[in-house]
Amino acid sequence: MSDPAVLTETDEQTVDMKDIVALCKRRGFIFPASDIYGGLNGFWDYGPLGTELKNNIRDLWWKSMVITPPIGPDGLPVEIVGLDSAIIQNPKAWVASGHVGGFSDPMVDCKETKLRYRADHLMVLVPKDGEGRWIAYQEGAESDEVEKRVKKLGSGRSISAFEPTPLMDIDVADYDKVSAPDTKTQGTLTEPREFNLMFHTYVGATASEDSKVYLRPETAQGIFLNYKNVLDSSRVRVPFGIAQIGKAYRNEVTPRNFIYRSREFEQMEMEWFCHPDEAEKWHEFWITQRKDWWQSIGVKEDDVFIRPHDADELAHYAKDGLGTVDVEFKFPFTAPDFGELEGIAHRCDFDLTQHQEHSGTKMEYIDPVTNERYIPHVIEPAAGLSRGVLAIICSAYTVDESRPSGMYLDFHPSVAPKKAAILPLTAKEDHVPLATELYKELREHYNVDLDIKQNIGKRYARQDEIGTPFCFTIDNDTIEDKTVTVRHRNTMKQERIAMDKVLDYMREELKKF
RNA sequence: GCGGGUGUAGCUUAAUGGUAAAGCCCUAGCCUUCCAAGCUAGUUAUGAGGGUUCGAUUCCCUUCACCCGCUCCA
Repeated sequence: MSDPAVLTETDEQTVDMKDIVALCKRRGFIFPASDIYGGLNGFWDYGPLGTELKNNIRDLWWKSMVITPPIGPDGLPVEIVGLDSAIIQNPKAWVASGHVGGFSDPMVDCKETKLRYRADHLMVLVPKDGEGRWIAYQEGAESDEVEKRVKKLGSGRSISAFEPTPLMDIDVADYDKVSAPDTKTQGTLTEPREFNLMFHTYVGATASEDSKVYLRPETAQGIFLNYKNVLDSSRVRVPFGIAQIGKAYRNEVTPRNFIYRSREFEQMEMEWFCHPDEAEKWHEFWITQRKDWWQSIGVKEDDVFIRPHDADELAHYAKDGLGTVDVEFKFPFTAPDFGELEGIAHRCDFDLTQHQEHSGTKMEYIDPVTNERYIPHVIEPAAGLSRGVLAIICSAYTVDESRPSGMYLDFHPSVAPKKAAILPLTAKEDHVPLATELYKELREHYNVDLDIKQNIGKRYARQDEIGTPFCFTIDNDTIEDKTVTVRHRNTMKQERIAMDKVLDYMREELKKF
């Protein structure tokens, strides 16, 4: 966790999520899904500008992974190939991955205390003589705490007069005898309810358990399923990576914080296959790479935090390995703490071994030089694209009371939905044809806006709100000497350049970032 | 899923058991030579469903969404 004491008050610029959500809707970044029907909890739609922003982040990730992957520790470019796997896979894949079964948690609620427990974490002391109340406690509770409860509720008997029994083994009909862990009242526990976080549907016309399939809760498994296909078809050699971007679905109990936790979201995952002895080296390598990448697209350095997972929060696949490190971002709703943006996990050989066992397909890699046979270890930088969009917007949101819009989005030009706006100073005279001419030239190279209507101040303000780095304005001087003014978003400063040099100018300016 | 809170136009705020009002925004026109200016006109709302009532945005019920706290987050 971050240390709030390190942050001074003046560092904290309080941006309210309400303002960000309102801006996103007003300017067409992000809308509630099926807005006209009142929305749907946990689902969001990306508007015209949000789609551009998301695509830009997505493309930059793909470029940094697949097109121009980084130079490895040995000075040579690393090798990563792309993949786009189906959202619905054979349900056996999710059994092997541990998502079916392990991913559904039966929960019980206490009607009196309103507390909720995992049913499989509750133990019940059942009186061996069948008399008196049954006493529930949480697995892992201190033994003297349990004894204290027995002394209080056990009618004078010692703990040996009871049989510790998992709640899951107890008939629901007997629940009225049970005192929940934080009350002495009996019968306050509800029936266990399943909270499987995977969406399911049925393949084919008839719905039956045999045809039940799941929407993927992560894109990673699609990569493991195709590990052998890729190996056999693309001449890659360990170490190498397979990258994939796509939607994933989780039926979250509580979608919260705008698009931060939604039920449909987009992931950018890369599985890096390497020799077990080299896993640590590559883990370190990718942690550094990933942090640098987020900063390269405009996430401010102070807002990013690298946090190793504590031992008790590690996922099942990471317990025996080097653990997981999160790249975290200081979201307005987590500040001064941070929230997960990307997890860089050492998954060991868990997934490939699981799929080998369940499918019967050999997942071994045979080193062509040494003939060593082994199942590669996997380092997984798994980033949230949806969360990335939110982080970029939050990071860019800059309050500036001195300008008409009251704020601007300080987007890095590489992610900005619009790289420039071309604005004729007035809608009359000869400004418009010249502006159109410039627009037609620039749109061949960049995503740019031509905006003619209303006075110039309103148009600058609008571009500030959507984070356009440059505005090129055509005025009477343009007609005479073919020059335009450049207005810079962050400084509002203006300079004058030749109209036929605008494209070169943009190229030079964008290089500076 | 539990508890609490909030739902009136794109935004901010009014009002009412009996025609829902305004400012900003937006759109069109005029005017404008650089930062939401001015003039004119215009579009847009009681989250949804049901009940009580002659009549409900207002009272009641249900539901949905959002916010906060639990819980959950492989």
